[in-house]
Amino acid sequence: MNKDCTLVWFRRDLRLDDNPALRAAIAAKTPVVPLFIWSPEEEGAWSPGPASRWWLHQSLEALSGDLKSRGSRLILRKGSFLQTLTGLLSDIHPVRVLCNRIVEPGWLEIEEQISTLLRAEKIPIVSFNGSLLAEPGTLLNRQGRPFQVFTPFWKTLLRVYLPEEGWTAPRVIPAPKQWPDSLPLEALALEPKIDWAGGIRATWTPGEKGAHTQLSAFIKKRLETYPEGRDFPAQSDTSRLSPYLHFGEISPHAIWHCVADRAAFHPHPGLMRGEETFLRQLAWREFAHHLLFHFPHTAESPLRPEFSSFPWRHDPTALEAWQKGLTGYPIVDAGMRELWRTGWMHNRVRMIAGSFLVKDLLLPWQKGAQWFWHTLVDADLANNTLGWQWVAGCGADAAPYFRIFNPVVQGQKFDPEGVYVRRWVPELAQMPVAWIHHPWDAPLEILGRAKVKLGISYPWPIVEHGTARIRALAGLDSVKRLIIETR
DNA sequence: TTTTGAGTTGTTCGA
DNA sequence: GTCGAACAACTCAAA
Repeated sequence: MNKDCTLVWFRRDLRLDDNPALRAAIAAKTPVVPLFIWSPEEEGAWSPGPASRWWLHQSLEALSGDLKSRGSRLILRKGSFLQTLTGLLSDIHPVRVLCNRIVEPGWLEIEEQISTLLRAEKIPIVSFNGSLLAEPGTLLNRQGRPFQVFTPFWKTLLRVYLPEEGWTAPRVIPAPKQWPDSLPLEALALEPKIDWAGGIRATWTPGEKGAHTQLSAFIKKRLETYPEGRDFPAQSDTSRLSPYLHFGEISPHAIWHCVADRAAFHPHPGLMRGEETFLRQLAWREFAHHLLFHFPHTAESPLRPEFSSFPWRHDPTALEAWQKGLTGYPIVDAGMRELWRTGWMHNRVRMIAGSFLVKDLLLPWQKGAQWFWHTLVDADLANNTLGWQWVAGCGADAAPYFRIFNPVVQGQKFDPEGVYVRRWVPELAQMPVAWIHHPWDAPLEILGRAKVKLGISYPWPIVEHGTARIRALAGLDSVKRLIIETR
């Protein structure tokens, strides 16, 4: 039975179009068995968090539906990758296993083990690059070393990257004579037992179709104003493609293609402004993955080793206030609540909230990274790591240590009318614009009219920014001294 | 080879 | 009120 089929192991590539593994399977002209294995234990500390699991559930449902409409199915299994695959091999005897690579330290190890196992069974496993514009390891500076500064990385990417022709999955995907058993999606228990996902559900449409709808709408309506608009969290000028990209529901090639096409840009003479700004963002994702590939320890520890001895504080109460959006700084709290409710936070606010945790509260960036991992639908190890190390100043191309965001100034600059704050911090909804980003300075009479009782309906600031800033600079001074001593 | 200048995302201070 | 300087150290490529 099924002696000549091709097993396509879906993981972080939950799409049919522009999927190199599926493409190769179709080209082999054999029946295709699409498979997904859920094994969170083996993914270790970085197995998907609750918000990501919710997203994954919807995405598997969508992928399953897309496969069905093409006469195929998605086989779902649960358990260790090795055992599940072994079990399946005796069942369907595929002639080859195809998948798309996940360039993350843990996954590369898993792939090694699987490869060894399959080699013993004389079944070739072939993996493809389906998630990155350029293969990690291929973009190096003149010394043959990985880039640690973004701009030279970007220039090199522009020079070497050729947009690939898109590939569309066929109407019918050849099915095996007999399908192996599959678990129902519910058996993976990806959705929360208590339904807290209402806000997320209302915000997102996971799946390949959702990704393309999102991309088209973004290109049509937002790309032109993107360079400025992307910084204002009350506006919807960002692409919101991050969760789709993380789960491979759309490929970066497809995005590049659509955006660059619009700029009539082939190969790479002048991009239009919006296009260039946006593709640079896509390249930041690329940069993050390449860095994690070259420096796999950075998901846990700082790239700049002198930061290992940074005098971080231990303060569970402050951490909890930050997580719940009760720091007393409206823009920070708005961001943290948007995150909790929708599984996503605007990028500008991620920087402000991140800076606040690390510099104002002096709590380790890893705590922030873990919380984001837990709550983001777009949680991505490479992007999360780069972002947090950037904001903490301990990574590649890091923010200078003296760049400490002032949450009031940032709020006034990027949410000038307080629309974003009012949306997510309703207890401040009636505060006049003049005080919305620093209610503690407002006269009692104003507070009273806005029905704000500081310390009761909305917290006093948990730290005073000016003092906290000086404390952070002092902490960073100790790192600086360490650099000088070890030189 | 050495030097030079620029580098995603900022703030504060003092003239 | 506005503006420039200062706030490190290091990476990378162009000159």
